[in-house]
Amino acid sequence: MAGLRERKKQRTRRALIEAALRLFEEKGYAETTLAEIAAEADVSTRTFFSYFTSKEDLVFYDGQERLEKALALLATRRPGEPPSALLVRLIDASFDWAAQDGALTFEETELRTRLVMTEPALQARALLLLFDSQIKLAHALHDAFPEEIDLVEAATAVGALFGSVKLAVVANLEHDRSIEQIWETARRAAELTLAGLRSIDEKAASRVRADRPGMAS
Amino acid sequence: MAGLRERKKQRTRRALIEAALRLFEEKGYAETTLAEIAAEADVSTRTFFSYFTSKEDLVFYDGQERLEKALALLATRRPGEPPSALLVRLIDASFDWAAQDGALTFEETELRTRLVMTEPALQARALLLLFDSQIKLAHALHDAFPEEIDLVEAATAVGALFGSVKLAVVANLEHDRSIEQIWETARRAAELTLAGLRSIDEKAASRVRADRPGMAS
DNA sequence: TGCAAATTTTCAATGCATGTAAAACCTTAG
DNA sequence: CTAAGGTTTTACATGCATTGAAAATTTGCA
Repeated sequence: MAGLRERKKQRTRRALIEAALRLFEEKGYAETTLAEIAAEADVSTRTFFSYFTSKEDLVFYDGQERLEKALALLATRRPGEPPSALLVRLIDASFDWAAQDGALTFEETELRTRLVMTEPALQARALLLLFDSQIKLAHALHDAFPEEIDLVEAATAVGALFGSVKLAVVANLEHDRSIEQIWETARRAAELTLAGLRSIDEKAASRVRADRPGMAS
Repeated sequence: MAGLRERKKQRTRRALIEAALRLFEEKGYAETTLAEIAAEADVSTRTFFSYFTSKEDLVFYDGQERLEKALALLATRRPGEPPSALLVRLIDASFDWAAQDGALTFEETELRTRLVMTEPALQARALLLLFDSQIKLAHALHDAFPEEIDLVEAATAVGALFGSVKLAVVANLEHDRSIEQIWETARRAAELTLAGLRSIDEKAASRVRADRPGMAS
């Protein structure tokens, strides 16, 4: 079914991605020019643009695929499953997908993460991608519970959950070295968001009481 | 105190902003070139870059100022005020600031909002700015409750709150025409996030019961 | 007035992105 | 096996944002 033409295209695509990542690793993202990437992959500079719409686009080449997986998951509501449980499954699955990417090696995945965290242009693009995805996910969540959750509630939930996990993970990134630690931080953020931010008030109050037990006496 | 040099600089800065917004309105953001903006403001193209680091940067010229206001607000914890209340004040204040911007007219503010919503490059930049701000706000929140809230909890709270409000507002943007309506949507998202996403489960369940009252009989 | 510092302008270069048309390359019907 | 038909790649050319460096101007102040 896949003719030579198609296979060759896939090979070129892969070559571009690998060449780019290799060069980004060596000289940094901004310092690597498209011409160099194209040369490394043995194609003309112009050809780059028939595979990716931009330098940034190459880095997030699998964004669409990821989103589709997530949307598909939201369509698998189990009988009687409450909205929050479905969302928790989505968060869990998202981490799984991030950890074991089909096409990239572990090293490549790490490199990409590092690049996205450090290069403002990539950070911005990642946030935009995530934002657009969240809107679509909100619609999907609404569709999964058409009569129970309106679109604004769905958007609120998706935004709160992804927003909290995102910030928590980034805020703790220097401390969490292993994937497992990061995952744990994410899980706690999700749990806290599900429970409600006001639960922080209680927690905070009890901590103060514990610190100053005899304050009023 | 402000010498001629300083005053002139402020005037040029203002001229650039106004020229840019005028042209963006007329021909669109992407279609307006820096050369045109500079010409309209009567400076050389190169000079543009001694006022703004990029075309995008001009649009968000007041981002830093906004962030500082927000950080300052987080430092004004009232006696006995719980974290969630402080955060609500922050959200409220953010909307106030957005509504009545000191330097821009109402029309200009609207134009800018429209531009940011429609131009992907600006959307991405806005999200990046917001992201960076959130991290700083999380630190500030932690500093406001040093013993009660650790950094990760603070980040979780900030991320959840801003994330939910952001998504809710955007998801409902087509329905909410007036500032008041948007503000109301934001408020509900914040309240829901404070209460906890699991509260959606209850709400959803009760809605189903209401729809099918005699289901099990 | 006249010098030193700050600013702007000019000029040149780089790199991303995009359009166009010709050349090189598959696929497949015959 | 071969040529028509479609697709991909290439070479060239352009527009524009951004940056560097040096020349020209303007401002602050003695």
